[in-house]
Amino acid sequence: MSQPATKQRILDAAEQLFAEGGFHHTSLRAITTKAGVNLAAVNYHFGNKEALVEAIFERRLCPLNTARRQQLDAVRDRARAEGRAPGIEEILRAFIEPTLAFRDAGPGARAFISLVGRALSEPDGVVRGTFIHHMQPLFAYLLELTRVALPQLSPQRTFWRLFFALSAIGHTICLLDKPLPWPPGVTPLQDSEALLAEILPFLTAGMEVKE
Amino acid sequence: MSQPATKQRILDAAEQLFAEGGFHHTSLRAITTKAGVNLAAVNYHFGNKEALVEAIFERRLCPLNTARRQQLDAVRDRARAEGRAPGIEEILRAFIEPTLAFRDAGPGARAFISLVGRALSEPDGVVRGTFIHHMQPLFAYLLELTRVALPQLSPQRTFWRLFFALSAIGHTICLLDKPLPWPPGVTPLQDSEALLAEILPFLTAGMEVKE
DNA sequence: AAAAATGTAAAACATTCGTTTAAATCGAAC
DNA sequence: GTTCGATTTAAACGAATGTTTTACATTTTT
Repeated sequence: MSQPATKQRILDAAEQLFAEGGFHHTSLRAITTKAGVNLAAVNYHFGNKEALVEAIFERRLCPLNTARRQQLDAVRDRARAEGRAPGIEEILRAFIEPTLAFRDAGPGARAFISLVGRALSEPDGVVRGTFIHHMQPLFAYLLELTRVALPQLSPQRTFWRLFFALSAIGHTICLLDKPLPWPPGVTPLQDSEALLAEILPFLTAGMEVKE
Repeated sequence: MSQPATKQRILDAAEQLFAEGGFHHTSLRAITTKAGVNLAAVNYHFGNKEALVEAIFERRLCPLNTARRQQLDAVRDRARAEGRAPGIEEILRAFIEPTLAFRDAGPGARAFISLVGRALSEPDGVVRGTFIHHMQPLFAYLLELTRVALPQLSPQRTFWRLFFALSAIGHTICLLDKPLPWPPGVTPLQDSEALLAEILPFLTAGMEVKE
């Protein structure tokens, strides 16, 4: 058990427990017990509980947003090479696809998605602030591309439509794993392809509608 | 100070504090202090903290969902009287308008909206279960009307589009009052009319799109 | 008016929390 | 083999939590 093993084990355990039980409701004792490390290890390696939360977000959100940004770069470059404006559907897809791939990567990532779902509505200032800090530049990039894709819309309208779209995406992805009272005949969307096929036309139509 | 004053003062104080600080992070001492009642009053009148949460949801959510149901009834009856299927836009409007009117009713209702925004993603089983229990019948009614309005869609597809739409509505309304890093030139949607005018065309187009 | 029920008050209950301390253990460099 | 820094361990700390208890006040009933 070398040095990084402890930190990583704490991050893994905390990620899962935070996803299941929330931030305040999950104690350091539960985390360190699940991780198989000493109680004081969190304070030693991270300083305090809040810093642990930040570390969890940094570990997952930075790679995910890097992947999203690369996809958006690819969309922009492809449109530029073909001398056309990017399409709103490929823009949205560039945001969603890395998210679903990330979700399919493993149970840890899947637990992190639950965390993200709570981050924006979380009353805790640290959680909320950390999340916004990581998402804001990416959202700005997304908005910039969307304005090029839909130049006929006013900036205000473009912003709010993108806001609606991201709300639907975020809320849906976060609730995918939660048990819900599905009506008879309705099944959870199994794979990422099925979800993409359902939500992309819905959002694209909403973004493009003439009014 | 008669009998019901204490219960109501507790509900008001708890509602506001829960909205600001979450369920677990808000202590009974903070609630009773703000309400100007004794600490033991919560346990005496409600039994325990969880029952207080349920009481808060019942007080607000039942009247709100009654109003929503009445609006949906009106849409159904109007369409029936005119010998046509209800339109998806008026169905969505029948759900959103009472929500916005409720939100405009006062600061207590506005605080409650923040609570609702957290209810679905809340890890706490009591909060989540209480919310789902109140919303499920209304959602079933909404889904039934939507299937009449959009008969060309498969039940599965209708469900998921309605899910997307309600996700966008819920997430948007819950974040209306929260401070966000608005891009330059973008202003928060001031009144309910402006929000309705923005989101209804977006959702209607998404619900109706041919594929 | 007496008695019973209902609501309020202050205090203490046992637990749990995040954090700190101080000693013990480990690993590598010299 | 010793030394020194890094890490782990066990124990304790003070503070805060939900809940209960006991006594007191108030209202309602008989």
